[in-house]
Amino acid sequence: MGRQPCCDKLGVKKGPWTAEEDKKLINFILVHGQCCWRAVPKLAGLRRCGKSCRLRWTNYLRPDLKRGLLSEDEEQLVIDLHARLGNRWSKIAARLPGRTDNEIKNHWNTHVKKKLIKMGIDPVTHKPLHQQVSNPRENPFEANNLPSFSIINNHQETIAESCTTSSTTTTTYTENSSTKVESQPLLDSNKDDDPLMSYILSGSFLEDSSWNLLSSGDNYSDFGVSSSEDSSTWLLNYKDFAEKDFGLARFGDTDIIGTSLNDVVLPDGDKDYCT
DNA sequence: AAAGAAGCCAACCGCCCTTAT
DNA sequence: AATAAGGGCGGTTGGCTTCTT
Repeated sequence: MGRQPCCDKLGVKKGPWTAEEDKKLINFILVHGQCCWRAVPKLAGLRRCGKSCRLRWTNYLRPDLKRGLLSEDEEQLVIDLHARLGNRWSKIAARLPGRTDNEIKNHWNTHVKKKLIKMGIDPVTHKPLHQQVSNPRENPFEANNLPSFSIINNHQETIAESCTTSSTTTTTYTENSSTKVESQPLLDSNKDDDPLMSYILSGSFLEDSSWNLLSSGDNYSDFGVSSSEDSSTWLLNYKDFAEKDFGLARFGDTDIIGTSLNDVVLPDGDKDYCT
């Protein structure tokens, strides 16, 4: 009944990853691609939970990740997206090529939050702190005249006016009506029922040039490594990363990444995991 | 130079939805 | 249909680094 357990908790290592562990994980994924994470620790010779391997890969080892602080443009985009999506970091990260949800979440909590508060803006509601209670009908973005929210202003009519970011039921005042609207949280798990989410996640959102999400020439399809992607594509992307960060030479040869690929041996019974 | 405070971020935790059996 | 694991996600934590006194 059901599936086999992800990993036996006994003997599973926790805490920071060592260079050796990273090497093993990279080595394994380079050879076999991203397959069933449950099988990865065993096959790669790691005493880690599959979940831990997945996180390590997606948040740190992935070759297409950008490094360093978010640029001003990226930060601006995060703020704009957060105003619409709330704390749905994975959705926000999907719009920022090379950035992870964890990275964006951390950046938000450590930098952006404080910045917005300093500017007198509630980082949760994106409304001016001093106006939230006293004058809820006033357009918060016009009131502040903040460049940060120019994009939001332009689209207030385009998207549902009940756009809020609170995780609880929220009270929204529309611009043309004093009617108080009790709306369900935007963070409804079923995005198909959410017209705002549908719009944001639709192609038309990206095609709407006035959002100015990315400069011309950027390609969203470049982001991420789908499981179905030809492994050779991202394998090539890995070249610089592997050489710079791990001092790994002769990328592309049979003998890559320090230890020989022959070190990764798939038991017959386990080969089915990675098809 | 040392100690404590604050900042930062990688990694873990736990929940929820999906999917395999 | 029921059950249980897989996978994804957001929230939180803990330890390392940097700053301040």
